[in-house]
Amino acid sequence: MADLDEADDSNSRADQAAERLRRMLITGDLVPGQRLSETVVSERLGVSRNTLREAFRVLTHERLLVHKPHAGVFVAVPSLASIIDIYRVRRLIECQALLTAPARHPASRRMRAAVDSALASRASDDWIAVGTANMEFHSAIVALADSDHLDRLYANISAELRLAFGLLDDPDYLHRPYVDRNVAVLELYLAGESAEAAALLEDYLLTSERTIVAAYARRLPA
Amino acid sequence: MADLDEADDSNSRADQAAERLRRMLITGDLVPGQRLSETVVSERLGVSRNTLREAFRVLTHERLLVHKPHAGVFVAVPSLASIIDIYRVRRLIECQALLTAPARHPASRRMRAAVDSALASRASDDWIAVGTANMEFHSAIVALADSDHLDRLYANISAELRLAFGLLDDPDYLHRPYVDRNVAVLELYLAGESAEAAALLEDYLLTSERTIVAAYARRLPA
DNA sequence: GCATATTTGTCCGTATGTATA
DNA sequence: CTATACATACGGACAAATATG
Repeated sequence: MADLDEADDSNSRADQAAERLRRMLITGDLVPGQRLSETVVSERLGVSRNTLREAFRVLTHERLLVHKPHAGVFVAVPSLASIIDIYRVRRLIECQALLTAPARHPASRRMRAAVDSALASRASDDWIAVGTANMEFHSAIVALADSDHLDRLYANISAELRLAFGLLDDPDYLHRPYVDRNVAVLELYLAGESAEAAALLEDYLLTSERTIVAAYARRLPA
Repeated sequence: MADLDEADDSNSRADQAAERLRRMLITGDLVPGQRLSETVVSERLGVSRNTLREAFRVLTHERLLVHKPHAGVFVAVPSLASIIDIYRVRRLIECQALLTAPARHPASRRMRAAVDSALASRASDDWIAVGTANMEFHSAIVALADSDHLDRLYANISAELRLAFGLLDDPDYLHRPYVDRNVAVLELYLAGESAEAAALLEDYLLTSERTIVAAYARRLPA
């Protein structure tokens, strides 16, 4: 046979459609709560309805879409409980990964590259680039745990969180204060002070959660 | 509107088909590596090919099936790396959940019920019931973290692990030694000795992993 | 190594039931 | 409350690719 398993997003039309929808979701091209008609989306993406339904299945499984029986699929609206849950998971996984990571793990290079990118983007006031660099930094932290399952979980969580960010305006102040903290976390880890790095990261995530929750409550008083 | 969102496994035929396949997978009715023909499975489940393909998408996304383009879907054969990864995730999540759980968490009732069930099943030498009770015990531990995301991740991991167990014969000795350990872990947690409970659980998971890995290497020398 | 047969990938048409205007 | 629109599910069809002899 001599096959190597999987590049999971293969070149099937359903996978392509799912990937395109995923991009539209995290870039805010599709807004939370919006209904996605099978016919119009299938025509828009140039795939059949059957193929689109396969894509809908996986995105629903990723919690990016919600499925109301006989009423269609809608872009998920992240609940406050879901946001709190996400931060709970982030604290548990990221801090533990940082705490128990061996020194000079390959993923530390990704962390370094991410903070460098964030610093450069901040210098040019490109806040959305800062945001993606920040997310890459945290993804690299998770990679310290050397676990495919955790990497995949974190990818899902990140996408869901970006959906929540889409509910807020002014996404810049969601990332601005944390660039310097990322630098500090990285330096502590590289210096072998894992415990201090993890403690700083936990405090970091707690304040970040507070900021988001407050902004969320401000936007949606209902 | 007055809708409440989601029971995720709705009553759609695709979800029903996925659930039936999921059961066949964890009960060993479908063996790892086996190819699943679209036509024969769709006839067997009484659904159309298009509907079955939606179910395949979901199960593939859960890593229970693997998809080879233009060659069909196969029951996943858990790799040694995957098993090691699963135990890494279990140690990280379960120990942390146990360590940081508040006293008298509602899920502790589930833990108690699971150990009682395991003890009863062991008394009657029903080892598969012991196995399911053990899994329920660990699932309850994860529930201590109060996180939907972690609960879902753990459900996936459990199913994947059962697939790996299917590769081994004599599944009894995989669960027999751990019933008493579960009791000890529960008692320590209920006594407020979370740190000791977590330490015992970690050692527990490490020896369990060693056992499985050894059995796995013994069965499949290739 | 090559030709063939089987299976997947994808689409369309259609019938039925459900939710919404 | 009726009617329309849409999701749900099915079966058939064809092209492309893989697997088999």
